[in-house]
Amino acid sequence: MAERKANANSTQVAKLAGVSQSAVSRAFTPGASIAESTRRKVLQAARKLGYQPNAIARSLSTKRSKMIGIVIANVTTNPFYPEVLDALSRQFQQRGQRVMLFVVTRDQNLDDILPQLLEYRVDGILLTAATLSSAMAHECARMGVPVTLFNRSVPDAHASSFCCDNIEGGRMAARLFMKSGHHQFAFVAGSHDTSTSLERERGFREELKQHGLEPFIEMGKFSYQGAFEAARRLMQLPKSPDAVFCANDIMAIGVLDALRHAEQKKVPEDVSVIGFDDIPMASWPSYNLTTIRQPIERMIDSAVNDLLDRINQDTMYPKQELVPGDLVVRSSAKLPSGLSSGWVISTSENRPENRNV
Amino acid sequence: MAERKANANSTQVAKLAGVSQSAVSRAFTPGASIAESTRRKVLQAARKLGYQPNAIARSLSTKRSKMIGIVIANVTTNPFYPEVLDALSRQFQQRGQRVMLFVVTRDQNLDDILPQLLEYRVDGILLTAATLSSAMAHECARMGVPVTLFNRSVPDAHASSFCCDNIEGGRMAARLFMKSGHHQFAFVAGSHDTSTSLERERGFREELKQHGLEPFIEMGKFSYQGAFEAARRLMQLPKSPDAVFCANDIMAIGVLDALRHAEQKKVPEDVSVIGFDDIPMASWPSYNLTTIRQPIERMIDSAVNDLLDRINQDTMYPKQELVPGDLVVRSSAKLPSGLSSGWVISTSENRPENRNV
DNA sequence: ATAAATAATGAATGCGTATGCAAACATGTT
DNA sequence: AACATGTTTGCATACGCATTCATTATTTAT
Repeated sequence: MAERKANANSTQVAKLAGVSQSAVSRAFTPGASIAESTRRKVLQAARKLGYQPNAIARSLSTKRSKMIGIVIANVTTNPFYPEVLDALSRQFQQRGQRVMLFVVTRDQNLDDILPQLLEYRVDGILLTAATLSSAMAHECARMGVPVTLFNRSVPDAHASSFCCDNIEGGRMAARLFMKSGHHQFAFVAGSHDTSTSLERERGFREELKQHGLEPFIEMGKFSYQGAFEAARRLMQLPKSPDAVFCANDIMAIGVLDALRHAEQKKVPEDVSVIGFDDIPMASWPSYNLTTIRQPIERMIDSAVNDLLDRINQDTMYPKQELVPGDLVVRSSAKLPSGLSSGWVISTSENRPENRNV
Repeated sequence: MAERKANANSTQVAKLAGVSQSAVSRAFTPGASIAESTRRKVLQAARKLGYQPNAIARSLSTKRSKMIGIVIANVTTNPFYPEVLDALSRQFQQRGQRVMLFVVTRDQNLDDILPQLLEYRVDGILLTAATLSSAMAHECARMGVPVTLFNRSVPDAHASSFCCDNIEGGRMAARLFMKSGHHQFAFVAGSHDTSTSLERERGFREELKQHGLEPFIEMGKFSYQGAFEAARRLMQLPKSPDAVFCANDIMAIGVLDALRHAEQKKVPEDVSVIGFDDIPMASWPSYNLTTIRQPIERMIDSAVNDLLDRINQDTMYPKQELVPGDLVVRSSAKLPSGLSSGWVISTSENRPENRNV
């Protein structure tokens, strides 16, 4: 083990500037009581010594690390999550918080991960595409560390949760399919233990049921490959579906590719496909995917605000928020009369899509 | 500002266990000199109080934070980087290091970011898809913090660098094109200030030049959209190219989509396309992209090892390593006689591709 | 000019852990 | 029984900064 070089500390700077260590600390603390003249002296001495405040020591002293723990899964399998991570990281960065990152697999147990975050005394924890055991939720609560879930509904009243309205999203898909005269419906699920997949399925089912219809269900394992195979299985059915709703876009794209390249089906003439998320690829000309858009920016803003607010005033209660998604109409699903491709249908208003690509 | 709840500390545990604070510390330090019996007493008391060692305090005391700073760009625009991030994060995690993450834009100046990492006294810094000013390189060296670049060549002898052999990659693309009888060549660049793009271009050019040939160059801005437009411009040329090499896969895919959907070209009959990276999408049936594969895992292993080694023994010098890429032959480029789709051509051996999808 | 209020300063202490050192203890040897 | 060796233990201190409190310098009001 090599020795770490000794960097200048506040005491050395103080000595050089001819002031006390307290003064050095104040010079680097915005809003502290210090004369402009001495601040300048301090900063000059600091520059000369190449001094930089030690955030570790500050954290120990203030009992705030200014770090947020982020746990994320599916980063490589679903382009939606890199987008989420990017937005989260920027937001926190901009609001003066550093990010301690853990990339996990969907099935990985967080009970090994969260203690590592708590050990570093992160100020808050944001989980996305990952679920929280209720034991761990209690543990975090006991340590006074607020937890916010993104894109997972909450298993415990100790945590906040920010989700797209998945049930309504599933309904929207079902309604669009029915309006444009489809007959056989299918849902490609992500997994059977994820709230996103379950809720989207539930909305889809419920809406169909009101018309006496019921979808086939196939498992797509939340992956391109899994959905590709699911689509092939669906097409083997005696009454193969002409309307396939997928629990997310990456699976919808797998289904599209299977239909076109392995099953010689035309989309949307033979089969219509709807996805969920509106990842960037959904708007590529090869796919032109009709999908339910999750308003990432808005959801992230809310989630970040909630977490930071709860960090700063621990009187606040956790909150559960449901953000409505928008139906983005492109050309992977047959259009009902009166609707045209390129429109975004939201609960409040309809408007033309205006995006690059 | 809310007060952070006071968690149990080692002194309280010590009191309850009837030992000294040192003993508690030792109980949690692997390899420390402590009797098994007292360790058990301590652990029991710790459990009773819900005690967890404070990593911040430990870092202050040991002068090692056990944190690695990772700076990454292009997370949302190029699927290659989520893969890199995933692999890096897992590797460090597995080797007992936490990750402090900064997501930046390609053009963002790191001179604002690195000080934030240094402030937290990270043990090492790994930059990917980002370049290091030589002032910052010196700053890190002065603080004794080793820096490793991933996928960028090194601007300064103070940092290590791990890259794919981009020049040779460019050469491989040129050779494949020439062997299969193309006549007009083009290169879709990423940017004019990135070593990856420049080096791939250089290899491609040099190999062509040996046969008296010269490629058109178009700027694809390292994005699907940019490359889409670049392809359209290329097809407007009087002698439009029949062989397009792209600085990365995501641009190659943009080019493919433009050729097929906007220019009514057949790939590879009318135009051949080669990419770089071998992202998962490259093997999707819609694209089937011939490309130069970067051996991510091997490169990451080397980079991580190098960084951790330099953290543990600061006698070590930075290292520059060039890892050869493999030509993955699929069907977006015409095949020369004797080569068939589904083969991987590497410097040492040729073998059939064996991947899921 | 003087009292009153305000701003700026430094000394001292605490944050929670690791570790060098010397003392205490256990074990084995002669 | 005396000694040498090795293992455990606790004391005291250091890590680098923030912050309280008492003190002193400065400004403002009268």
